[in-house]
Amino acid sequence: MARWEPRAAERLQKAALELYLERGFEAVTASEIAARAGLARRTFFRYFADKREVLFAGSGQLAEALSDAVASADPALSPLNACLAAGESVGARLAEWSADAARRRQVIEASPELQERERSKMAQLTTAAVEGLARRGVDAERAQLVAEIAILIFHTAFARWIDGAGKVAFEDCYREATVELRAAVA
Amino acid sequence: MARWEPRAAERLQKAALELYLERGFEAVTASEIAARAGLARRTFFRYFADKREVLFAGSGQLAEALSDAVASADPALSPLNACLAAGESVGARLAEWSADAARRRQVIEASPELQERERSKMAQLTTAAVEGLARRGVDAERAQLVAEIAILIFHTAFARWIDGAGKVAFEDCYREATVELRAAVA
DNA sequence: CGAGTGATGGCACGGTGTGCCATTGCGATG
DNA sequence: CATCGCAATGGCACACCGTGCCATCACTCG
Repeated sequence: MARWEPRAAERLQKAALELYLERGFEAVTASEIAARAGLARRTFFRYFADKREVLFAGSGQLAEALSDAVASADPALSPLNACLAAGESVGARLAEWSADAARRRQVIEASPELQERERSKMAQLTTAAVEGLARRGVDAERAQLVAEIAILIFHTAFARWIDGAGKVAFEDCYREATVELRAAVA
Repeated sequence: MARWEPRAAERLQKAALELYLERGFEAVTASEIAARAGLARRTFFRYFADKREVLFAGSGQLAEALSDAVASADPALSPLNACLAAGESVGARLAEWSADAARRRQVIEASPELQERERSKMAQLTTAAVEGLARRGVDAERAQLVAEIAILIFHTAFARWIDGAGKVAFEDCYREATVELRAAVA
């Protein structure tokens, strides 16, 4: 099966996360990441469009999952509640999988450039939610607003869950954030 | 008063906006912007940290104004309402001033990189609102959530106002977005 | 007139991201 | 087995970015 050492992309991600942790994002070179992964600089840019993307692999699949979850949520739910339900289930799955979440977050928090990219990924999730809402027949303007609110909750909950260092369940963070939203708006 | 041609930064902004409109952000070089402004490339990077920043000058002052407006809003208002009131007044002042808003928005919408930067500027506004809320004694976690909601409204209203092409008042867009928020959450 | 000062220009450097082509290793086909 | 095809990889060159450093310019002040 494997012609060369397998899982090149995975190795690059691992190497990048390590180096970013050791020296900070800006002080790390694409060549260095590639070298640690046993690959050439040119190969790095085949797998990832730039130095930031290497930390956000798989976010496209997350967006797709969210879109589907929104579209297929209980038809009786309001647009916002459909998004919130979808966000909770998708986020819960994500929370199981990622043991690197805290280290990733640590790296991102130390770099404005990476924060910028993370916001783009959140925007991508918003777009996915909008798309899911469209499949429910929600009109575009309203969908945009609703999706933004839902992703705000999602992001808030995720951040708090990571800060909780495994002592709190993601779903609890999520519901707490939802309650706070409703209280703040009321 | 003026040693060289005055208002170098202003000239650079004008040249950049023109070129970005003509050829798109990515196809324009810092050297070209500087040349059109009658300056050297090196000078461009003295005024603006990178090619994106040239479109976002003055956003720092906006953030400061917002922070102050939040802090000095009617003490009887809830945190969210204080932010919303502050956002409306600051946004209204901004709406008067900027005739380039539509062209700027057109350029930004055509470039993912610029959208990324715009999100950073919105985040900066959020931080400013959080700071204003802190001066009101709102605790940090709640302030973050409330500020994000307020900036979401602000951004939505601004986008719709620009799309309205001068036919609608900013305040109307703002209030409409606020009503939709409350309806969506309820 | 000369010293001081702040804006500007020029230069060089390391890094980024990309197009292009050569090389490598493996499976499939005869 | 020979050889073709193919996809991953590597190497090279290039334009551009952003920055440190220093020289130059134009104006002010003593």
